[in-house]
Amino acid sequence: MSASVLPRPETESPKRQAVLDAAADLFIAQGYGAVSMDAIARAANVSKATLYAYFRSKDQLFATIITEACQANLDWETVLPAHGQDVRAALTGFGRRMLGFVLHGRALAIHRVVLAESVRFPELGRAFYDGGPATARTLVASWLAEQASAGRLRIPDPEVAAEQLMALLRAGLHLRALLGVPPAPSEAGIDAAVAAAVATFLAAYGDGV
Amino acid sequence: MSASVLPRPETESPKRQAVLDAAADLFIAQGYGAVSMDAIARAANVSKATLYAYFRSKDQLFATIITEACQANLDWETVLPAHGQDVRAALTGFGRRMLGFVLHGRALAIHRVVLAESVRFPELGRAFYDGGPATARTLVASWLAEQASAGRLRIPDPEVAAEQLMALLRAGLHLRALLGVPPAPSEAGIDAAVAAAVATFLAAYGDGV
DNA sequence: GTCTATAGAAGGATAGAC
DNA sequence: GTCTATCCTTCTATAGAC
Repeated sequence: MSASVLPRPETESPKRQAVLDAAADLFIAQGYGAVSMDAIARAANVSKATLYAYFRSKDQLFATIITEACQANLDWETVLPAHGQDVRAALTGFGRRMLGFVLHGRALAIHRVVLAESVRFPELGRAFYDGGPATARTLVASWLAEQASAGRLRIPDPEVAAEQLMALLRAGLHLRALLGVPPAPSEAGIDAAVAAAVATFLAAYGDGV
Repeated sequence: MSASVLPRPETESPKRQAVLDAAADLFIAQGYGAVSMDAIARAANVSKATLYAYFRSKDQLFATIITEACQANLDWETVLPAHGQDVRAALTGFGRRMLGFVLHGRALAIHRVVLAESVRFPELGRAFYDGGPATARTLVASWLAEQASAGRLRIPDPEVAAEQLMALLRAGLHLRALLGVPPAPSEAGIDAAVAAAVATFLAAYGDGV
């Protein structure tokens, strides 16, 4: 359909991939404004002309990189609570995996960059939200609904409960990590935060466990 | 004490104030990278030389502006729950006031800018956290402790409970607003979010209300 | 496709007159 | 203190050779 002048994205070009990799690392680590096309070309070991042969502009390269980074963020299925388990244990496992993901360096960096540029690139806010929090909420909500059907939880509104569960898990830890306010999150800190969040969630939604 | 070459910050200079005002609006709205010293000078109706007479560099001007914006953020005392009130009503009022603040345009913009630049300017992350979330948490925690002493709530750890209360209030609304994902927060949406948060909080920490 | 070289604009910061 | 004018660097993007 599209007779674009640019090479097809599907084409496996090593140079193109090198540009994507280098640009992703730089943009995610330093943001849009702090990274120049020179720096990207240098890091990818190509000339700027080659870079511009594959990508129309800095804006387009940035949007491409970040949009993809938002989608390839995580396989949420592996993070979700298990099914045949004690509810508290299942929630605790989910909480640990979720925090282990959202508190790690690259996820934090993507989060920062998307927030920073969501005004100038509104589609990035959308891509991040849909590929991350929204997907997670939907999956968690349906898991909670199952548990409610099985009589193990009392959940009036699974979407709201899912949002609240994830909010409780993030609580203060996530913001501090995003801002770089010490102490850096540790395994022990994560476990404590998860335990507190799960305790509160079950006190509100548990079926008298 | 300081025999600085720069004019004293305390000195009431109209030009200096004009620069501060213009720079604050621009930096907060567009971030560090998207704003040039030319643009600031133009918006403040001064020359660049004057601008540099008051501020050593773009970095210093930016840090000054954002640090101050973080401190002058809010008078939390007026947002805190009232004392002689029904607990649910007090929490609901607090929730509405808190969300009314953190969801409004300027607060969101500051939040975005600080997150974006907290890597390059770590002191900003600290200033924001201390002047905002940390202060709020401490005040809320002491209010919760009072209520617990009065037998109206059961709070094992007031700091944790305060963090959880604020997390429940923000839940999904805050992130969506930061990312610019529609729908924009409305009065009705805020009220619903507050009601859901307070219900969950009281289910977990209430004394059988 | 890929490079070197460069155009053309904009950026941060300063010199020197008043 | 304040301005105009300018320096030097860096930036995005492209032209032209191979």
